[in-house]
Amino acid sequence: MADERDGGLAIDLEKTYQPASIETELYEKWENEGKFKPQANPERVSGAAPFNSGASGAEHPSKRKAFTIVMPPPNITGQLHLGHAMDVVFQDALTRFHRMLGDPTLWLPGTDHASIATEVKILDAMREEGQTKESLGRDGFLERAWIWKEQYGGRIVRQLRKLGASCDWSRERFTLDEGCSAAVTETFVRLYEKGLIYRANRIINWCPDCRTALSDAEVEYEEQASHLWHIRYSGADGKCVVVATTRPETMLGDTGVAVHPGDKRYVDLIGKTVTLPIVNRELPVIADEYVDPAFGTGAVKMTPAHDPNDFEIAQRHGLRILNVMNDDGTMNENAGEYAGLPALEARAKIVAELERLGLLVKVEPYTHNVGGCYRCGHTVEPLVSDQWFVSMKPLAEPALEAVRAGRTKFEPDRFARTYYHWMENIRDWCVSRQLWWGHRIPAYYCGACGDMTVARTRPDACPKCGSNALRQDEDVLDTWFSSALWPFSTLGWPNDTDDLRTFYPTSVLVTSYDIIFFWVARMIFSGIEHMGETPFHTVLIHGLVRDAQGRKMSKSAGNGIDPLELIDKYGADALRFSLVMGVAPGNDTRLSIEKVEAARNFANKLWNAARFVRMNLDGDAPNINPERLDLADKWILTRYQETVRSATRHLNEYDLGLASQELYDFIWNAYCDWTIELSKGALFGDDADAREKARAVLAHVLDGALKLLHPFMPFITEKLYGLLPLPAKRGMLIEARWPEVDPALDFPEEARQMEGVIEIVRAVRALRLERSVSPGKRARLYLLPQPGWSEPLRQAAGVFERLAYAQDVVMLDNLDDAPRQSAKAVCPAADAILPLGELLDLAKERARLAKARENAERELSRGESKLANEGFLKKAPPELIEEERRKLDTRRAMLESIKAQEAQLE
RNA sequence: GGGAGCAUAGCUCAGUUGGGAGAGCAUCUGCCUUACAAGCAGAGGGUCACAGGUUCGAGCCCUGUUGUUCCCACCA
Repeated sequence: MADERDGGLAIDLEKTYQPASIETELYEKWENEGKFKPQANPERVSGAAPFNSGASGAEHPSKRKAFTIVMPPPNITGQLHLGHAMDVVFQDALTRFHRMLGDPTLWLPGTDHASIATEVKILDAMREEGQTKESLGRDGFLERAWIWKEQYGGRIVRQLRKLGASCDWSRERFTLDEGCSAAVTETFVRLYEKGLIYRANRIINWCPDCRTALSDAEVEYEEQASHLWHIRYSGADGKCVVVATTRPETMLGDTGVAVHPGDKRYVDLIGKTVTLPIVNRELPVIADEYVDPAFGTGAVKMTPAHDPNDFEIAQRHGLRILNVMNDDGTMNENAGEYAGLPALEARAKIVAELERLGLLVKVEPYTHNVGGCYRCGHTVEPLVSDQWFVSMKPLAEPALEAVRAGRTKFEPDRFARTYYHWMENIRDWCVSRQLWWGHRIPAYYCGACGDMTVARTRPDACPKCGSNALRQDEDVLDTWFSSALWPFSTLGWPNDTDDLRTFYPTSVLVTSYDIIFFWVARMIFSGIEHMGETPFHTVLIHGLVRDAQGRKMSKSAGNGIDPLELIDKYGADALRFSLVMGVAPGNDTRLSIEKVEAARNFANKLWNAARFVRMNLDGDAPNINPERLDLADKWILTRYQETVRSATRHLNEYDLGLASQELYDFIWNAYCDWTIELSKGALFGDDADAREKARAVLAHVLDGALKLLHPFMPFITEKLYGLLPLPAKRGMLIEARWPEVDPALDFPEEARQMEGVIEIVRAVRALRLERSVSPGKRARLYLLPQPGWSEPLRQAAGVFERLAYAQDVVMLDNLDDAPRQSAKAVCPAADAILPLGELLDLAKERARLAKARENAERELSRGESKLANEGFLKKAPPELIEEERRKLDTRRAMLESIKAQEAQLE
């Protein structure tokens, strides 16, 4: 690679962009020089640089609001996948954008201990080592777990660096570190003291494989084909009921039968009993509105210990709760002869027995939803157990209000509906887990008097009886309990810190829609409850990354693309760009190799454009002198202003898809295809002034383009910025200022004229190609300008010579002055005429003109009817009407030209 | 059962205050033109799912229909 310091013609850059070495080197430089740390804002906090020492805050404007993003912490067990990559691109682009705007900007990274997910993985590893939780014991297990964390915890963090994530690693946090743990304990105790956390014996979701309770959100339902078994329960006097069930084995835990109070079929059974087959237990028949008389037989067996609905009905009627299952999903001692059997085996035996007894009335095929554990997929058993719960209603209310009032906005806002629906129907949150890897619940039980104490630190003695036989609750908290505190626990809470005062509430929370319930909703109510303020003003939701066929990527399906491989092959910038360009907010996107290649090609295009500019800068970049600019210069400068405006707007509106798309178009289709090509005339010519001017324009626009593109493609833009002798350059691009619109370089009228020129150039190119004129062959170009166009076209003579293969340009006043045997194209600005007599096919020429005429006539009549429409004239905006009139004039003129040419052809 | 998204060129998708349909890839034609063949120039290709409505004007707003994807929900 060339020496950066020695700019100028002598140095050759690689012909194709080679990202690999450049990216690592630049990232280290950014990080080592502290570029990711927030720059102090002197007006906001008194005293010198309060966020970190060594930050040079003086250059930044005062009174800018801090811009903060907390990174959704990836699981320490995790490997980087494209979902992370998408997340990182959004966050990094916004972070870099705001940093360049001059906001004190903090992107705070960290990782999640991921209680259940990690414990599952550690257990797998232990199994291979021949160990179990029991053999290691709690302390031994935790020791093993921390070793695991040290081993793998850094992996994903290193991978995030490869993507170019410009987060402040000096503030990196871990949900199980000391500070976050203190926040968890503080939260738990406060909620307990307010009566918002309680312990109760309730029906919960139990994963027999992970052997822990789960919250409702952690259960994933899937439709399964099964059966509906109809079983006869006999009563006294020869009466009987038939109940229908999807889980016959749970009948061993039946403690009643319910019917609808108004159901005539069963009215005289209410209050009586029926006999539970096999077990021969008497079951009371109760009446409850819940029962739907139209479904099944209208009679429902009550199994309160193993069905949430039955549990609620049992509560209302005082039915006994009889647990017939063990923690591991086998039947327990209450199941009599079936004890010890896995549920499904017990089911088969019970069904067989019922059949033998003649009590199985019928079996119907039936599909229903079965819940599975979101981590291991094992079927979840509802069962009754002692657990800790967070009382949700009081917390949900203000959290709903905050979003309704717009203190937190979802982007796109349709996701607020998802949030409302969940929050409005929320049930209490089961937060205790029968796991070891996590935050242990700060509740202590007295071995002497049985009293329970909840405290920030372990009490020395039981506050009630003074005994020191205290035992801490064995359970840990749901991993999402600590995630919920992330926006403030990471900033130092419960301590009152500078960071907390400066960066809370944070600005934007970026995540995908599949995590709104687990995390976003819980952060919002936690932030309001503990900080008094919603934790972020915007929730930016993006979609999922799917494969080229639209399938969800997963390891098991084998269709997952490894982002690290893509980075190695195409570069981080290409991957980043391919994940955002043209993606609509909140929508899923498909990633294919072709897309990444297209982005890589774009990076290469930019690389070569910069290479060209650098070769022609001679080690300096002159400033623009507005006096000397020609039509084409004014056009590109104006297009550039437009790009600055719209890229800035789209970034402010979080629409990275549109912003990146526009930058792509501007750089490739405007700057490279027109400006660079045109600049060659001046650069290689003899006019020193023209050369100087071309350099100034090239440098000015490239400088801006690199800045605008930097949030999306940080590496290549930084590298090129370093290589180019650009005007007013100081330091690295990462700390450069975001471009602003410069009214002195805005030329809408000339830009419009240049568009007319471009149309002529395109038409001439098409005319030539149509006739297979060899590109090397130059020809005189005759132009018959429409009124008002002769001066701009005269000025653009160089453009035609350079890009339309014109030997020279001759302006005509009259079509009759044009050579007879010639090809003609009618453009809005002028008729373009090429003397290609010997190559002319008259029939083709006529056909072409006829087509053009039809087209022009159709357009003309459309415009005329529009302008004849009174409603349009009355209600349309005046500037639109004006434009319509202008277009009409143009079309009339073009039609005249076409007719004249046709006449001449005859 | 409730809610949401999507339906636009062969493919993947853009298109927000409603004002003459766009990109990338693919296809076809011609080019190694002194930054780039990961490139350049050009061409073809679309009743914007369907049916109504609002409006001077609808891909965009409203209603309904069809297809498709996803989320939520305790009907045994």
